[in-house]
Amino acid sequence: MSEAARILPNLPKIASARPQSLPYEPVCALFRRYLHGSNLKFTPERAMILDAVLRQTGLFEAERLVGELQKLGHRVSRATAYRTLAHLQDAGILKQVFFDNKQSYYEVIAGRQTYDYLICVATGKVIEFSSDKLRKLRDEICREHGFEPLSHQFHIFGLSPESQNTAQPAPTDVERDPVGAPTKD
Amino acid sequence: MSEAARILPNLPKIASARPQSLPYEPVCALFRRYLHGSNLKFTPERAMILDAVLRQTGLFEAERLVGELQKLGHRVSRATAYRTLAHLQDAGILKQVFFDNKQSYYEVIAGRQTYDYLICVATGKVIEFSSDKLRKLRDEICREHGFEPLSHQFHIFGLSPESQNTAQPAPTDVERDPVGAPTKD
DNA sequence: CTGATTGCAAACACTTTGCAGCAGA
DNA sequence: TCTGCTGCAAAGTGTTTGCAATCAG
Repeated sequence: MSEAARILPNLPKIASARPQSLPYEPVCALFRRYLHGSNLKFTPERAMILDAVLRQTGLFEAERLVGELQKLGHRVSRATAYRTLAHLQDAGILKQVFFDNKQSYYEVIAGRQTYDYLICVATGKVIEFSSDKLRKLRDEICREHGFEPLSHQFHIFGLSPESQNTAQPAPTDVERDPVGAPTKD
Repeated sequence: MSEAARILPNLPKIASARPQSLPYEPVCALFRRYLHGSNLKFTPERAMILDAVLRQTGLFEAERLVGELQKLGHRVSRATAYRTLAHLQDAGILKQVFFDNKQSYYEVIAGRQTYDYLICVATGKVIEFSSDKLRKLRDEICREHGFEPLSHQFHIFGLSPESQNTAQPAPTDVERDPVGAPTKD
């Protein structure tokens, strides 16, 4: 039970307020340019995967991608999917996101702003948000350290509004050491 | 090569400015209180693991913990280490951190402020920092979403001062699509 | 005493990789 | 034609789990 607070429950249901999908053309052109510049080839498999990727709203996992492609009757192996996801990252189209130690999640970043996430440890629900203040703070922190930022990940784990109703922490879960608890943070 | 920008190189070398170690007594008491309250037992193995955990500075992996314990002649199985790490999280003593899809990292949070990280994608070096502004911004964002924050993770991936000298991006790495690149972020 | 704990080894799940045949450019 | 690409199945690896013996309270 208390496990829920530690490990993110399975596939997150993303609450997305972002545009449904992105125009395929420009991103595809970007990908082809990247492939060409790296002596790689633009194959039907890669095209299908990019297509499926752009159809995603919010975070998604490799598994979902493969599943959707198979459902469409397309025959793409896991290996190719993973290999292509890597290329898409190098091309600056995708960003890999780490929420848990089970699997990687991916987020499309090409041509759109990036998002950060609020993760409900009770329900596993993931809420996206985008904050300019955060980006500014990030740059400020980097400046202080002479660091050149390339990307970032900001995950807030907590309780969503819905899950807060259901009483305190949890029924069967013994009181979470109310005393001496670390500075909640 | 460009992989370096995607996957965090092995075990990070933490640049830590935090106090070397934490007094064992109070944290141990906290742990015992938690165990007692959950009908769990305080065993020698758990004591040794907690001890090793508190000896860590900055982030560490399960592997390192087991290694250090064995080096000290203590006989603790991986299974027990992982099981205890889970309990330590539930007790609010540890926080699990996700940097990559290879393994989990852990950070002691009991009685100290938490940290966030700057990760150099070129060298794998990890620099800790702590920011009140970030905590405030986090709370502000949560308030806007009716979310109750429990913990967070903020990772900034980029280039450390040292790695910036060595020319542009990388020698063999073809130009990273200068055109149409996503809003670096 | 009794239920929780431990170590071991097997199981797991996501991801990566070797290889032989296939196919962009 | 010359590389790079694909699928498959096997290998990898961090983490979890079943189980019988052991131990804390």
